[in-house]
Amino acid sequence: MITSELENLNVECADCPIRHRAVCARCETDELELLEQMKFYRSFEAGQTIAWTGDRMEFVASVVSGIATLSHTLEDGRTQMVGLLLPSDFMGRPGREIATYDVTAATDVVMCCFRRRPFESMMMTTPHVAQRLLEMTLDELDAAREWMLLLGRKTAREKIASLLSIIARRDASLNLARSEGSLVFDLPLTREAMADYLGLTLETVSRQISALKRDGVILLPTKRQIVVPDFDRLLEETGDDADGGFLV
Amino acid sequence: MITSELENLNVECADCPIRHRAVCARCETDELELLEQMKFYRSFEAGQTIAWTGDRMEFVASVVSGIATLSHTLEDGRTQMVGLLLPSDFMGRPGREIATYDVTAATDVVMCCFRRRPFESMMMTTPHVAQRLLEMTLDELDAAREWMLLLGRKTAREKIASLLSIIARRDASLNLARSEGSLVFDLPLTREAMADYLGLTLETVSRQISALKRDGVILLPTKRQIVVPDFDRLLEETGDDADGGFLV
DNA sequence: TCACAGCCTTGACCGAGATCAAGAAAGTCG
DNA sequence: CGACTTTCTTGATCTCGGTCAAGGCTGTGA
Repeated sequence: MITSELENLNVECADCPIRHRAVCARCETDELELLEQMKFYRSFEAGQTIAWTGDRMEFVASVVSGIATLSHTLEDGRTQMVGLLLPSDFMGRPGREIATYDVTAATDVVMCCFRRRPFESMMMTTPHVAQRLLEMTLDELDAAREWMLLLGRKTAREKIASLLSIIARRDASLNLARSEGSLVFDLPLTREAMADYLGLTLETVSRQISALKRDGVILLPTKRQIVVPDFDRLLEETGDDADGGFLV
Repeated sequence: MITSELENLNVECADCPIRHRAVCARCETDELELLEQMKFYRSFEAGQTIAWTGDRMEFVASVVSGIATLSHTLEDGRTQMVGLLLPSDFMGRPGREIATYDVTAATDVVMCCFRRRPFESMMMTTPHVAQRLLEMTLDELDAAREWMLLLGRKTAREKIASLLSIIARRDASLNLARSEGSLVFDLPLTREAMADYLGLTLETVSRQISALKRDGVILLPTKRQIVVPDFDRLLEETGDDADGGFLV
């Protein structure tokens, strides 16, 4: 598997698949050399916990491949997912050693980890990492606020349609899986994970997916595979303005 | 009124009430001089719109006094508040000229505005503004994610208790309004604004406030004034862990 | 002082989504 | 291939919060 290869082989930043989108995107060659010295790869299996709330994290990291989730849990067990980490997304907060959410691998995940101390001091001395991190954090804040609208005001059907359109859009921008106008993609999340993301129960998620299928908005060849014959039709179901939609 | 005074009198940064908490907190004297040159004050009356989604903003700004709200609106009128701007909070995004939410003055508001172009170039050249802005943005992201938990998973009663405890906590840290163990504070928001913040209807907000009053968790001498006889009791109603609670 | 507007409360009813429960589909391991 | 687990679907029922409606409180302005 690629994961084990990566863990041994110390991939050169220059060859990194997320090089131009991650926190290191703006770095010059000399800055990359600095980063090379403080980095190491770790991989996690699907379902594995990367960090628990309250854990001391000795590193910050970029997601190289796979998907991880951030979630909050109330003491009685109710949980709410508060973020998805996709390839190139950054995990951890410079200046804070203690994790404030649970981080879980939704799929197999490879992370490019930076030892905390050297990374933090690099943040102070060279501007490019901090500038890029600010940009990424502002984008995440926008996404979080868009999600607040979804959680607070959208119906279950709109929530599902919104999630599907986000995943579809993201997949369309990376993989190019479309067959004659139809978008095709795999769901990287279980029904339960979707429920936790959308503030619903897994039963409601299942019912609404069935309803969208019944109404011809989507097809599902398998339970984890989605075909969208008409993307605009899906967008209509999200409740968003015709033009805008999500920024993610 | 103070607002009109501020608008005329160009207050010195050194005397600014939010000097040590705002985006300029880390600035040295020479950097403050730069800021003085690009800044101007504006005041807004309660209820006034500061920016509409889609507006071109020629400035970014710090809230000096008062409270402003950020909100998203769906085309059919459903609205969700996605942030509160309190004194020292920052409004606008360097590098983006177009507002992405509606900004409204909840109370009378005074803002310290910075002309966009000079501010952006200062961000590129001096690190202190960007560093502080990163820190503030990370805090806002934490707050937004905490709010996602509230919106997605809390009951109406827990939502109200959470909002009250946040306002109480914030008031306690600034004003020192407590009389023999009881916290006393004013609600800066209408029932409708609370509803928009909490993802509820104003009727539900009203009912839950009445319920908390009936149960002795709060007293309300007037409709906008809250007395909390036992803060721990209020915290129990928020659904959060006993210790933690909100970071805001 | 009265009328009006804005804000808030309360009641009656309804419905979207939660809960409880059963079983089907699909993958995994002996 | 069959037992078992995990994941997903579907049905029956319940409930929290939304919707609709009426009226109360407070302040402002004629």
